[in-house]
Amino acid sequence: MVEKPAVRPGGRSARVQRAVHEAVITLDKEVPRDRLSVPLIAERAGVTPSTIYRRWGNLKELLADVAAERLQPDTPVADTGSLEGDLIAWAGEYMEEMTSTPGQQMLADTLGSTSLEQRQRCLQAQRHQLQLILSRAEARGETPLPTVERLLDGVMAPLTYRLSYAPQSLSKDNLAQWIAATLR
Amino acid sequence: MVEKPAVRPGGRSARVQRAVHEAVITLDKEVPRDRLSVPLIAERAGVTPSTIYRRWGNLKELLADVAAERLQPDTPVADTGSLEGDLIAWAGEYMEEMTSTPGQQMLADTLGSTSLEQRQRCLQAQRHQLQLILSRAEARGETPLPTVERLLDGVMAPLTYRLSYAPQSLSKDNLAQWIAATLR
DNA sequence: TCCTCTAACGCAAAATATTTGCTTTAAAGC
DNA sequence: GCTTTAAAGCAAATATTTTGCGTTAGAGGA
Repeated sequence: MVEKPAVRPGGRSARVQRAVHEAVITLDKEVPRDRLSVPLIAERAGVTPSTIYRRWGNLKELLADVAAERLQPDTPVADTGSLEGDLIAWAGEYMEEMTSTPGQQMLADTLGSTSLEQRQRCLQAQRHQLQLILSRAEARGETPLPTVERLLDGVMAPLTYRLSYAPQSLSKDNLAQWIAATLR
Repeated sequence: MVEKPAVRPGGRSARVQRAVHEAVITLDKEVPRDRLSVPLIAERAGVTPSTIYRRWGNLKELLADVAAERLQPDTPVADTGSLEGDLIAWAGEYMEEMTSTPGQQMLADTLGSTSLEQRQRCLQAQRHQLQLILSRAEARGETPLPTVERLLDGVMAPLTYRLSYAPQSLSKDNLAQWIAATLR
């Protein structure tokens, strides 16, 4: 049912995938969430509904796929000159994005899907970004350095937890405290 | 669309709510998730589909409501004689339950819903349980005691984060470490 | 207790969405 | 080029969701 989206990456298959993803993203800005339907997306993408059902299974999985895609980092992490600064900048931007209405929706889309696959993509991306930040810190000679897992547990976990359960309670101060405590 | 489920708690309304909740829970054990539909649930509950749509809006919200209900603690927290022991026992049981297939599903149901309300119910329940554990520790004279928020960030957050993103990587050791580090 | 009022339910028709069998198309590999 | 085949299109069959309207059972007052 749900398989690798791009088996034939070269041609039509890839075009359809792009068209559908783009249709989801633009429609999501135009219509309220509970009006977003497969036939609507299909029409905008210039594709038949059955194509979407055959490829993604159902709306939920499609939305999870699109959300996971959008959560892949597209901009490089800013280099502020220190590990703590880089973390605050990067995680702060993530927090900013995810407290917005579309961000909250993306989070719900990925966390609500049945397949673990999309969530693992997101985790992998976060690991990768943190690894990058740590490598730069190492190159600067900063020490001692925490592990990636420690940063995930100490910073990304509380951030994500609150993004889901109490987004209104989040603040930059909060974030800075988690980071400081984790680096200590 | 989505309003307080029990406006008239006394009679028919409450019966319908119970019947529908029970239908969801039993059907969820009998049929694969992608076969669970509103008409199916309605039939099992002895209710008309439109009743469910009018009351819960759609399947997603219904599932979130049921999941949040099931996540309310029904058994009192075990008293092991120490704060650390109590935390390991309670969070360990939670971890156990949530790594199972139905547990993962419940988590996805609550985190995937649009309305923050159900998730706040869950957070409130967790806060309450932790508060209970802390009160007992205080009565024992244990000191220093962490705050509830500290336990949420230090223990429940990493636990929940991994339950969503990498459930297979979880272990009791992991949990014990988070608890020990948080109490330190 | 009885009466009135109304939120919530049932029913069934209409509108939408999903599934499926079969045909057609367009990349991949030779 | 030619062949092969995954993926897309099309359209009919199902299934689900929405909606208007009549009915019912609790709530609250006389």
